[in-house]
Amino acid sequence: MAKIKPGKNASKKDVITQKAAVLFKSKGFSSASMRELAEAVGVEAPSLYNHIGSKSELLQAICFKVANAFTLYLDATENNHENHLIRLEQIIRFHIRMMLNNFNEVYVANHEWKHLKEPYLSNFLIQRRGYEKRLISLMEGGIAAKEFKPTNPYVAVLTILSAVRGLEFWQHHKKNINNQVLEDDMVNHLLKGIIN
Amino acid sequence: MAKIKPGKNASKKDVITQKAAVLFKSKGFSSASMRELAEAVGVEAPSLYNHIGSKSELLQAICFKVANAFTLYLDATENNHENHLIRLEQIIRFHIRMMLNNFNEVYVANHEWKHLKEPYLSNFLIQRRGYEKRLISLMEGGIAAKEFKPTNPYVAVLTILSAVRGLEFWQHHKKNINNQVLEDDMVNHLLKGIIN
DNA sequence: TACAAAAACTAATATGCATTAGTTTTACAT
DNA sequence: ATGTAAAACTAATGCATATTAGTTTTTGTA
Repeated sequence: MAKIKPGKNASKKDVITQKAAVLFKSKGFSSASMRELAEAVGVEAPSLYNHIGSKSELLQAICFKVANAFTLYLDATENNHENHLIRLEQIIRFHIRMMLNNFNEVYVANHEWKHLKEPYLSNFLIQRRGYEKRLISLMEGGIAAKEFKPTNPYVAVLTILSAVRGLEFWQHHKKNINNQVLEDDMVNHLLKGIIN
Repeated sequence: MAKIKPGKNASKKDVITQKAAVLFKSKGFSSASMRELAEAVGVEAPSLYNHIGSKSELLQAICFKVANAFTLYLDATENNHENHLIRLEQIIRFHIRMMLNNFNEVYVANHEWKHLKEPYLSNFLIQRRGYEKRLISLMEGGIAAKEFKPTNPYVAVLTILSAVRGLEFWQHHKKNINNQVLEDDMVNHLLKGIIN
């Protein structure tokens, strides 16, 4: 009956993709049905196909939007020629803000990429692996410059990326903790530890 | 034709559950089919039902085995009356070892609990929440005793638990990094930071 | 060797899924 | 007002799924 109303800045496809991110996050990609998505959008399932190509395509759009955002930010920090510590801190803060501000999409990219189809799956993993490698290089540079303690750079990057990812699971506490406090405390913990 | 051969210490049900953990981890609970599980076990799908009740029951067994292991260890540390720092370090090390030694099951418990059915879903979440609260109390105690820096205890526990969970994603690098180095470096990072 | 129990098998059921085809309604520009 | 394109709808297709029922085979024991 009624058409989907595209918001001022969002096409109908964008609306569907955003609702898909919410649904994929709460049920998982495989368990989420196009019927449910259609209901969230306010339309019958087959009508979705007037705007999108397939369920898989929605997952692709979400995953690569997130991956590209991280890659672009890393590009930017590599061009600003600050020291390793400052660059690392900027990256950690960007990760935290992405988690807080683009929760559903980042969650889906982190959890559901496994269900991407080829060649998207391979491309996603290659992009991700490249990103990790660049972070490891940054860490190695910081260790060589004696800005960071001598430690296994793989483990350090893993620890940092994983800690930040964990914001996924505490979203429900958002109201109780100020975002700036959360960001600052986590950055301090990851850089300086917690022992007094 | 051939029966499933139970190993010395594993019943047939245990074999199925262990194969299920591998399958659920690699494909996700919803995408994993009983046909695939049967193939991994070496049997036709309906034959599985001679040993198990349902697909859901397999997920329940995996999730609660993991949850109970963590709860039991926390009980033990609370009875040994060490100071907060030592207890926290013990817990971190236990988490890391669980990740390294029970990879598939911990992964499934962390990622697929969402697909538990009631009342198991609620019970799992209650148990998990209780575990987190006890860790937060430990952190608060350490801060009060000035063993730890003043910081938001929620954020600190989140950071630690998440960092440790991240071992999930770097399993493929296991061969390149000695497990003891990994454990020690991660513990040091989470307690003392990386800044020189 | 024969019997009983365990565990495999085949066949069938019922359900849910993404997607396509074909048609009707809606909305906008003339 | 009217014509056109966009986007909704209904109906149908085909496939995969978990699970049950009923039967046969295997295994271990007496």
